[in-house]
Amino acid sequence: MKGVRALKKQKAKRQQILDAAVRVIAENGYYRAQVSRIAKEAGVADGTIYLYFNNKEDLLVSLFAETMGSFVERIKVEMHPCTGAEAKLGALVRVHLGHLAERPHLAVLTQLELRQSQATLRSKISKILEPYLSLIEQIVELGIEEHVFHAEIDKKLARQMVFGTIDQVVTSWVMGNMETDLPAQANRIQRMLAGAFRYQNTFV
Amino acid sequence: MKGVRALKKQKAKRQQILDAAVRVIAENGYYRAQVSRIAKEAGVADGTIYLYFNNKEDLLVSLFAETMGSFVERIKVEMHPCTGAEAKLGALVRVHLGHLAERPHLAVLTQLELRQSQATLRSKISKILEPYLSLIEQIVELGIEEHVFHAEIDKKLARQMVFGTIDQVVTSWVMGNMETDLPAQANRIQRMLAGAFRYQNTFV
Amino acid sequence: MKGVRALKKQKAKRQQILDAAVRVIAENGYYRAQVSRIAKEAGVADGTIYLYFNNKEDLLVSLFAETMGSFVERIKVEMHPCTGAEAKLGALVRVHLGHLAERPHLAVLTQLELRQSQATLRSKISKILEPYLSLIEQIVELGIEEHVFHAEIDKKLARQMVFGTIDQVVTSWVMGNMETDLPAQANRIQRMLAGAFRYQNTFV
Amino acid sequence: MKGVRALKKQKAKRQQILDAAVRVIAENGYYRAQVSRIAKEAGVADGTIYLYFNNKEDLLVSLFAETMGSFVERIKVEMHPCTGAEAKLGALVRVHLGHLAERPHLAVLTQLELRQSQATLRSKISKILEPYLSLIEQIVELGIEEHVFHAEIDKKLARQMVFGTIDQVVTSWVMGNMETDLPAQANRIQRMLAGAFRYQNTFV
DNA sequence: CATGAATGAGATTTCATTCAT
DNA sequence: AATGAATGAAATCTCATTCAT
Repeated sequence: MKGVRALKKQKAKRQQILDAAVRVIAENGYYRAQVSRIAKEAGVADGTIYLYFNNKEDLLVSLFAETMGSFVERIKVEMHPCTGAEAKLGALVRVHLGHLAERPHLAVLTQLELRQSQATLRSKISKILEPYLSLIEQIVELGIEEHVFHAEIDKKLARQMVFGTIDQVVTSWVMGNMETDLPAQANRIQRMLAGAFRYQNTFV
Repeated sequence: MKGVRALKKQKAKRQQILDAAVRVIAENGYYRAQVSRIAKEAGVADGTIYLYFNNKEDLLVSLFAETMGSFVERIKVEMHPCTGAEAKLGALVRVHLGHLAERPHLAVLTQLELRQSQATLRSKISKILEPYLSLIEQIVELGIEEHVFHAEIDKKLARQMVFGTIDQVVTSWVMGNMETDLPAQANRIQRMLAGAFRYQNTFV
Repeated sequence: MKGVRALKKQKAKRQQILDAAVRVIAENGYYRAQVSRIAKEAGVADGTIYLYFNNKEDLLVSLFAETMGSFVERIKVEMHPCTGAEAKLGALVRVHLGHLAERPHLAVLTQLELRQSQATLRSKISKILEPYLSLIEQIVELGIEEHVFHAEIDKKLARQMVFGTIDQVVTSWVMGNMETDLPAQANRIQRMLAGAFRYQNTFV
Repeated sequence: MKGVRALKKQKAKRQQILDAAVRVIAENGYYRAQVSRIAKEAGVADGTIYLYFNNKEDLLVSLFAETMGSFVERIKVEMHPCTGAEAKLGALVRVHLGHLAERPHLAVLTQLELRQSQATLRSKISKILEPYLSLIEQIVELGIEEHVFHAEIDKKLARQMVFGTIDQVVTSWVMGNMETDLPAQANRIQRMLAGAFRYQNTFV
């Protein structure tokens, strides 16, 4: 029978592989990241990877699924005590930037490798991203209920603006070799986004 | 001596290859796009591609450089008659969406394949994108001069918000198989963006 | 000290593995039959197989050796009460077809997998087949002594004809997915074979 | 445009690969024959093989199809001038043995590798073998028409006996390292087979 | 200029076998 | 004696690039 320690060990090995994969894929891109390189980096044999993942694509998808899972979880936790749509939006921006600033490899992954033109991969990735995007939508809805955001805001468009802006800021940061202070931008971004959703005032 | 017709012919062949490359890469992604497939689609021999481009990477980079060139040119032309930063911003959004809506393959390319984690490619692509991004920055500067946008707006951030938002809207459209009316969104986006840059009012 | 029960158990496990191997190899062929699959089918761990057999090849060879052993034994028993070469030949054909008809997996093994071009395997398999072939030769010799078969029959050739014919009939049956009634052919085959060995009469 | 010489060259390369494949597969068996080894033996690069064949299985099947084609052709030619079923049967046996005696590698292939338990391969091989088997059947039918063979002979069984016997004789020869004179057996085999099909006389 | 057959390094994946538990 | 996770060598197949024609 499998003991508790054995189970822990197994879990650890799976995590080792995922960690190594983040690093290697971030450095080389998905296609250029060799499975054998990931194995070496993880300190396991090539074949061991296939005990935990069906194939290379499955490794990438699992990677996203698990990292996004804890990412969304963390945002939810930090958003919870904030009251009001604007404060919640601020928390989301802050955590998003902070989380990736602490994990540069993950940032490369989400900003660059998440974009896959291969149809099968793309649809799987979309599904993983969904919980995060719906989080944004909930904030917008709350803002509308609170009469802080304009009622006729297109929710889907708002979601795209929030995600697109943060995304682009992070991408710039990644491409600029991560030399600036990313979380420091959070406040300004939040204010600009909130401004966008209140834009109608300016037409009065 | 090389006649005019011969020169035209040569140019035509180069363009044929680029056009074929856009299609094939859009359908399969850069790594999965085979040079031989591009050659076939262009109606030339595999080896011919290497008479016009150094290698596959050079083909991709040239593709971006030339398509972005005419893209930026078109935006400049359409922006010129517009007066005021907001109008110019509106023109930029409109042309950006319109241009890609007419060229779905190009959209896939810029939205998905542009994102390369391979360092050498990434820096080359960044350089190509620069003229477009500086166009946005000029609009923001103009807006500030005109006292339409807040003076303390972070120009780089503003640029990232504009690009990021449009980019995300287009990506969603591409990933949703281009079924919605992309240019129809232009107005709403422009208003949201303008709102963001006037955000300070709301703090009064 | 090892008890009787323990010994039985051990024997049982070895037999379990052999039985599983017959099934798995018959379904996939020797090379495509995975050791881990055989282990699973036998209800033992992969490593356990190596406690009973040196390696995969040894497993295959042991399989043949043991199944052929009981096969030859059964033929001898059924042939014993028959008097005369023709009757004995009839018994051999009947038992051969009957035995395999009852054991389709074994039939696949002997008809298809027995044929190995790998030299080391081939010679081992030849040796295992020998007792069966010599059984045929004894019948032919008896027939000649009894003046039922022609004295100048080439014994080796006769042996090849008997074995080759039965073999081909079984192979056809296996390849045709075992849909016909195999033992029903026994009589006709026996008569044709007997006819072949009496062929000289027809030249009179 | 492809010239005659170029075409010839191409054909030659394909044949080189097939010839090398016969040798390598005969020595190692299909599964143990590495594509890279076949390539080296043929004096081409590994990838070149895939310009002429879809995959390893296709190479094996093509091999059988083309060699069996010329084999059947040769038998037909040599059988044609012979009159009477017995003479034709003699020609078939003679050519079959002669052809393989001259091509030991091919003999290994047809006798050993032809037997594949992999279902997809097996059915393809069956189809290739069909013309040869129907040749035998035609002879048996002719013999019955000529009243040389018994009318109630089972044609399918007769076919299996002819093929099985020759097959087993060749297999023995191959396994005995081809040290005996194979074609020398032709006459005796033919007489035994003819005897088998006339077996009814002996019951009068 | 143009061709496209040929190249061969390199990638993913499989699986017989081992060995610490 | 038994386990089964881990190993890593080896195999097939792909495809960017070259070069003789």
